[in-house]
Amino acid sequence: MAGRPKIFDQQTALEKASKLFWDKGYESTSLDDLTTAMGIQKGSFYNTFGSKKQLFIETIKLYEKLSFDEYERLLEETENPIELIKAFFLHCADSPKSEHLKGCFAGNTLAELTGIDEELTIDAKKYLTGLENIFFEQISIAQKNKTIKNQTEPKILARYLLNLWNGINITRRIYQSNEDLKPLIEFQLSILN
Amino acid sequence: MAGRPKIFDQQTALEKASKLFWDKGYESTSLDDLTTAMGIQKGSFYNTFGSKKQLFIETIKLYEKLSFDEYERLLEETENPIELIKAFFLHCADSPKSEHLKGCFAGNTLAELTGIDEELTIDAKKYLTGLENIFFEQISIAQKNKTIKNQTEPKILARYLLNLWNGINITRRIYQSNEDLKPLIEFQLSILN
DNA sequence: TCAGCATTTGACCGATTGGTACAAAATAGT
DNA sequence: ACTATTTTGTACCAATCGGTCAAATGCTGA
Repeated sequence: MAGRPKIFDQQTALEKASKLFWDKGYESTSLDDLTTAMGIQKGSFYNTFGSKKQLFIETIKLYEKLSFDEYERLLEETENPIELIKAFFLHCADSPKSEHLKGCFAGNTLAELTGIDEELTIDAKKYLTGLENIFFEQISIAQKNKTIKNQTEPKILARYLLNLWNGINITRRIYQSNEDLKPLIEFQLSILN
Repeated sequence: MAGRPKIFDQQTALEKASKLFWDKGYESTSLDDLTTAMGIQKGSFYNTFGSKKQLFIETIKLYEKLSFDEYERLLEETENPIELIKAFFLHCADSPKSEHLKGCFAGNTLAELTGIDEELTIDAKKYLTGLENIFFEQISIAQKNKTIKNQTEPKILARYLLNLWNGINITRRIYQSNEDLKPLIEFQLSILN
């Protein structure tokens, strides 16, 4: 029963890996990159995480969990969810350059790995449809609340916001200044009014 | 004083390479993949194209040229450019699955290589800002023509369409059916009316 | 105290990566 | 026919890729 204890924190190592994959994508991140960033050796790596592929899947799931936990926390705090959604997008315009370059982990994964490795894109799709679902629910409520006037089907509006998210994470790689991004996002959000 | 003649057509080989890079991205496409698809040997490859990186840049430039030539041809044919832009986007909804999986070569490149190799993203950015410029010019004309009512600054509308393009090429990897894509695109385009 | 066991370490693996070297081959001009 | 010039095919390269393995290590329960 119970042998040598783990010398590293599994969760912390996973977070390090997640950040690296988010920054560099799947193919451009080598095992050397990973083990260095995670501060562990190859043996521990494979003993704990199985393979590069498995680890990648775990990192996307972590990204999903962290993001959605945060959304839920914020949704509970605010009494006007539509304002929260607007703030979520407008926040992009104020982000530092490093955030623009990273984009969305899930979107990046779809762009890089669709048609290359379907397994690795499954959770990326789950993340984005999950995000769409959050939009859908909040829009549905807000339409009944009359906190928004636009009575377009919430399904369409939610998908519109998903598409805004997917787009802005490419567009922000071209245009990184607040002056460029803010008017675009404000215009896109004005449709919700 | 010309020596041995080239046994392959350089342009055709470049087109083959372009398709492969578009399908698989930069990192996932190996030299073996390339030379096989192009039907040439390594010697010819390096003699003609210099390096994988140089070839990639050439393929993006080719993608840009082919696309823009096509746009210009269509723009000359039609007398209602706004309808052309709408058709351009609505065409996405009808595309076969393979098109959905490929997305936009330039967008893919930004998603994969921003922060990894800036050199390789330069022409991808040029393509997308070029596309935005086409939108800008046609919208400006259409506003004066009154073929569109919306009098929002053409700069904003053009960027909105660029963002639609960037977004739809991620979104279509999640939703591939016409029933999913068409209502979204129609809704997004209704803003131009 | 020590058997039992999971973890760590780092050497090692074959395969593949992008790229080079060079001799053979094929042309054009003299 | 010969030379200069270019392309072609292939053997070869070091480096890196993701992954394996066995011995050393450090803990727990008996």
